[in-house]
Amino acid sequence: MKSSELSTEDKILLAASKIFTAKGYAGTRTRDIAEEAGINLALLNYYFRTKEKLFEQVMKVKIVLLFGQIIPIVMSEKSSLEDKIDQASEKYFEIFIKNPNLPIFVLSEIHKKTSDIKTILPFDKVLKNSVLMKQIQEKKPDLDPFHFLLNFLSMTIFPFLGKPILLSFDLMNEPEFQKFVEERKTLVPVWMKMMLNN
Amino acid sequence: MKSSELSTEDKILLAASKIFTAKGYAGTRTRDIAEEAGINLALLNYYFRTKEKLFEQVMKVKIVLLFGQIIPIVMSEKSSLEDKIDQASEKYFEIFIKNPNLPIFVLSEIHKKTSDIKTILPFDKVLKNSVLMKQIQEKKPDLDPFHFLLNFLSMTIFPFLGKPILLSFDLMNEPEFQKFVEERKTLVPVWMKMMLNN
DNA sequence: GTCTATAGGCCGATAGAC
DNA sequence: GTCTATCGGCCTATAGAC
Repeated sequence: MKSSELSTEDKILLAASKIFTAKGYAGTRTRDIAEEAGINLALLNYYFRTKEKLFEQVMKVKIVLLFGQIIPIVMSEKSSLEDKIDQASEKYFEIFIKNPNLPIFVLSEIHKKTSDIKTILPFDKVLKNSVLMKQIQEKKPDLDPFHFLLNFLSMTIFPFLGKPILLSFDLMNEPEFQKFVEERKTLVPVWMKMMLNN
Repeated sequence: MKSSELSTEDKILLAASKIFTAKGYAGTRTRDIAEEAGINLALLNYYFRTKEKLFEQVMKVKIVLLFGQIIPIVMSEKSSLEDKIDQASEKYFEIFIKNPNLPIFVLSEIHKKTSDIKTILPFDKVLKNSVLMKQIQEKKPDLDPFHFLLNFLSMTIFPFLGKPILLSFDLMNEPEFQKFVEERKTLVPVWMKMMLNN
């Protein structure tokens, strides 16, 4: 897929995604996005009007990538709780191995700009009455399902958030990190099921 | 402790800490720091020369706050592994309840600026041959100690990283979050010991 | 649609008075 | 040490030619 096959608009979006993700909103210059996209600064404004509007488009895609993909898993009537854990783990590690900067980008930008993600994705309604929540409560009534879910997200996402620290402190190098994450893909479900059965 | 009791230098540092933590390096204006400190922009430069140098001072304090406090716990020859878990959990939740933005600030700024934290705190040397690492390996030889440590840090830190998301999605409100975190202070050690004994 | 050139404002840093 | 005033540069956004 060469860049010449993409529309100008998509080239800009792709470049914006890359640079916003690396440097954050405030740290990004529209000039850099234009250069990365191989076009002129004026053209960027021709397509997206302002830096802010371009950012919102990128953010929307990232939110959906981060939270949208597991909605079908969470809502499925057919799969068991154990299957959901396996599937969600598989899915998330796949996403984060491809997009290692996705979590830190979304978390830090939401922290700074309080963009209204609820209008992008009504995740609260999906989750609160989901099949998944019922299954957790049934399996282990004495455990707040939110603790369970947070534990899952923690153990899955956190290694990617902490990656720069692990590398800076020389606790791992890049290939070791890859291996480490690959191991967790199967270990996290084991730990989660342990919490359910004890 | 009124602000008039602080030296001008400390007033600036305090203001800088607050605003850098909220908006990140790139999103912060030195004018805002000066205003927050109740002094003039010129005076800020008189004390710290540049924005960059001021930031480094703040960052150094944050790194030590985030990683320095648990070094004595990790290295103690006297305490058992179980005690270390309890103490570290207690300590970290105390730090994060007081400084909820600390983790996201440090993680996102290190991601963007690759500041050399190893020179600030030689954490790798401390950790790699620590009593804690030996105790984990002894207790559960088939488990990579790094997985264990990451799990602990994940479950402790992640709720604070995800707080803006939880609130944005209306999954919790502020008092519910406080209660949630308070619960985890005792639950995380329970889960960690579960992983050790299964 | 795409470019060059530039307006217009913001921000970090400094000069210089007190 | 602390202030006011201002410089010089950078960055977003736009005007206008092609």
